Amino acid sequence: MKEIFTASAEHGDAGGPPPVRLDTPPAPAALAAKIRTLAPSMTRSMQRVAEAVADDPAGCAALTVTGLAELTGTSEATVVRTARLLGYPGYRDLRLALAGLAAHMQSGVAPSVTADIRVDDPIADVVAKLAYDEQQTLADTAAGLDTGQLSAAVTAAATARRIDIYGVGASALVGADLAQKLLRIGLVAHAHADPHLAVTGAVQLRSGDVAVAITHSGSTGDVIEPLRVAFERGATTIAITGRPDGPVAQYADQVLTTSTARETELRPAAMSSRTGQLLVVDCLFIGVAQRTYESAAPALAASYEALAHRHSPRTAAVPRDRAEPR
Amino acid sequence: MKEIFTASAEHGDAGGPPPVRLDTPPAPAALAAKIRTLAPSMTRSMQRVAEAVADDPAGCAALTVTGLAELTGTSEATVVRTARLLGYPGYRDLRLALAGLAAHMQSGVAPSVTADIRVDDPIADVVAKLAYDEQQTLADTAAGLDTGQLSAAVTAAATARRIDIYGVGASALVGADLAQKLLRIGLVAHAHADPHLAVTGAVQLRSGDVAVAITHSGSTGDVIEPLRVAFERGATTIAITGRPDGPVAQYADQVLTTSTARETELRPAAMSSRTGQLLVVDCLFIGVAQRTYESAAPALAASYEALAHRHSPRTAAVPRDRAEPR
DNA sequence: CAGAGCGCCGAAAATATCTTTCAGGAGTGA
DNA sequence: TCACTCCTGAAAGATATTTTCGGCGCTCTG
Repeated sequence: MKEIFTASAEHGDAGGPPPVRLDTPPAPAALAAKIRTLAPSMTRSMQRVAEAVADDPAGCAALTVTGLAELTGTSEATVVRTARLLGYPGYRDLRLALAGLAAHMQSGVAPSVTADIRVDDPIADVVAKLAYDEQQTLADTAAGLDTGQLSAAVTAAATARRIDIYGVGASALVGADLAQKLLRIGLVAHAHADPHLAVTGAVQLRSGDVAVAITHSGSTGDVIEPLRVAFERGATTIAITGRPDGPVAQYADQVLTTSTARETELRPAAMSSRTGQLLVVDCLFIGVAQRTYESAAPALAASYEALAHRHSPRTAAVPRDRAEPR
Repeated sequence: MKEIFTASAEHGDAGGPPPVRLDTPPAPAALAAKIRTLAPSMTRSMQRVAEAVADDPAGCAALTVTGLAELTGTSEATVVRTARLLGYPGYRDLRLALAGLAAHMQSGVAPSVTADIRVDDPIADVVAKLAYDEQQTLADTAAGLDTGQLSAAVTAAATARRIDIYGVGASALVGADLAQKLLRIGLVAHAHADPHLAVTGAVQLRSGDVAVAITHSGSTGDVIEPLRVAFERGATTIAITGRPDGPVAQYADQVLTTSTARETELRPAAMSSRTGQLLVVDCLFIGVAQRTYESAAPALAASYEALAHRHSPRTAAVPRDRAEPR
């Protein structure tokens, strides 16, 4: 039955629908993240199973297929299907991973910081919880990142004639960050926040150029549209998204997945997605800088020099006046 | 089948010899030690099994009873007997424990991630190191943040008539992020990247307003200048900086310190500082959202609703065309 | 040295668990 | 309303685990 794996992954696209998706190797500890990432694309029953698993990995590891099926009010078949979706060959392997995860968590942190942020949390708790959440997001994103895709994206970007970046809302800032960095090492990069201008720019792209779309939801039309245009013009297209199965992936040669952190009322998804996106963007940048080291290193040094005079030379603490508030 | 457990333990002594020994609860991670302790009392075949398990927990966790039996040149029955001796109900449970142990050991840090990123690092290492560095930065920043100052900053911002934010370069994006979030909960916030306009705006401030300066170096003149103006006009001034003793602190009522991560050639300080700055900004935002919860919650919900239609509704994977690159 | 007793050992049966198949049914779009 | 798609669980089928049971080698004794 192992053959299913390679067969479907290799060329299972030709005939019927690919029977299973095993896009990623069995996740080690990034399971919770993977569940959150994939949950939206699951059916109701599967979501129930996934939720139970994410809720109590240790408890579920102690259950058989039948037990978990009963617990979640579903059938064995659904449990197995869920395990498959999460990237394991079957339930048995999911269960092993769960045991590993449980062991991992047990040695973990104070339970208080893992809780949601609440309206009446003291500020110290907010700091601790936010820091923990973002650390978690980083770990999950790093674990879930497909280095093959990343590598391909780096290669494309390093040799690109021109790099266009699309992102709106919070993702626009991530895009600007990437553009800023790439510019610093002498590449031709531009971040578009305006969808119209983005499309206008995309039309100019051709083979050898690179287009990057950043969207957490994976379904932001304003970002997908320019990427589609770039894709059709023959540019190498890269998507940075939390939904690798979303519409944006249709037009992406490389999909870089960011982890979706637990979202709460005070901390909407759009906010927590930023951390993961920035990590991916940083990885992309460092990768490109490595490939173009000969030119990148001096460029970085030069930009640093150029800014030095903008920093005042450690002025002593001088007396300072202030208008008294009436 | 579970009944065997209790039955034999309770009163299986009367007739024949107790069939199994279950003196201890399933071992957590002290498995290797347990094996060494029990090894002398094992038979030859069982010792071979135990040795294999102790040698390579991860590898054994991947094997079925039959597999492990073959590997050790013994039979399934012996493997099960060994599992029993080690305190587990059966092989299945030993296997789960093994998986946990493996996960535990693996998490025992890779030493390489603490090293600097090098030009010839493979991409997987880059991802690991970057993630690790950023996690470190988060932890350090959270630990070093003065909650008193933060609390004061939150209070000022929550009640401010208007909030102006100054930042240039990479910090400009952080400032924009903060402004974007505050706007979302109905506050009047504006991020200035242009130093001239920043000063122009700062002149308008007065007591009851808030000015935020973001600069990693703490000595960016373009950012200090507007903050100074705001300070002198009587506004409450906040500095987010990696150098709490730098010039910017002179004009700041509250100083929020970000951690300075190790910087390397490929990863300039300006790049790593962003992570800490964003954490501080997030804390500030959440704090403000808590204080203004009555108005913030509906505002957040409203902005979410308003954007919903911008996301295409899970379109199916449609065929897609692309111009062949010549 | 021969024989009996003891207990380890593994093959195979019995059981539990996991996986696959298949047909019914809910929801959706025309 | 109808046709269609895709989700869902029951049950059959395949694997894995556990138990049973008889063989074999060892040791101890006469």
